[in-house]
Amino acid sequence: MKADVLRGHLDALLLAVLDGRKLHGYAIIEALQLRTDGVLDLPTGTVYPALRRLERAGFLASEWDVVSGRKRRTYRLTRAGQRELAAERAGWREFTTVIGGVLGERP
Amino acid sequence: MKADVLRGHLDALLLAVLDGRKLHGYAIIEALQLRTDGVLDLPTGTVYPALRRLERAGFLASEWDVVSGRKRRTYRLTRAGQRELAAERAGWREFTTVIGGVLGERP
DNA sequence: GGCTATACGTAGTCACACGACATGTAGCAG
DNA sequence: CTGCTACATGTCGTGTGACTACGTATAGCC
Repeated sequence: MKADVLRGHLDALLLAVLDGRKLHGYAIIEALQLRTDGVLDLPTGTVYPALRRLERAGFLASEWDVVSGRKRRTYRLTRAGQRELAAERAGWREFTTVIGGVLGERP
Repeated sequence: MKADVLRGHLDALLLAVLDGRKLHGYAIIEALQLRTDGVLDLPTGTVYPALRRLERAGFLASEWDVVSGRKRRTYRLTRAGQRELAAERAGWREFTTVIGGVLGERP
């Protein structure tokens, strides 16, 4: 996939993958790979800063787990995050409608 | 529409709006407004540099017209531009499938 | 002891859309 | 004949944000 086409859509992806479940950063990357048949392979340098940003914004909450000696920071959606996800989904629909409309039609 | 979500999709829009017709910069902006019911209102500082970039890349060709005393630079797709447009359309389909798949499903 | 997978994180870079600005003509209202 | 608006093209600087390349550390296997 072309570089930085998902500029502006990363937040939506992260919120969506956390919808209804708690995951830590590494698992989020794996979950996105699974859901997209390996097409989306986000680097840690993309995901971790984004998660912290979303937490600062109040859309995510995190807590430390220690599982089999490994510490991992588990994220979950806050209520504001749920609302934000709904807004992101709506924004995505509008975005695809608009761009798809231009790309699909012939003059 | 949220800021710079169309990062990486601008080229596709410009090529698509020029598919099958010749237009000058200002008319391109108006055509995109029309097609999107005013949602897409690209500033000149976005469109003009992009057109020149696409021309440098060989996807567009331009020539000067003078219509009722006004000079305007008219752009048209080259053959390479046609191929690039097809590739952009394919890329768009993949992109929407991947992102839409993540956003649409529930775990 | 070395290797791989798991796991988190930071710092710097770079592409690119955008805002602000500069320039000039046509045509109309007053 | 003076503003003002619409038309039309362009440049420059800025900011954002995903990415590359690092650095760190543990578990488990060979």
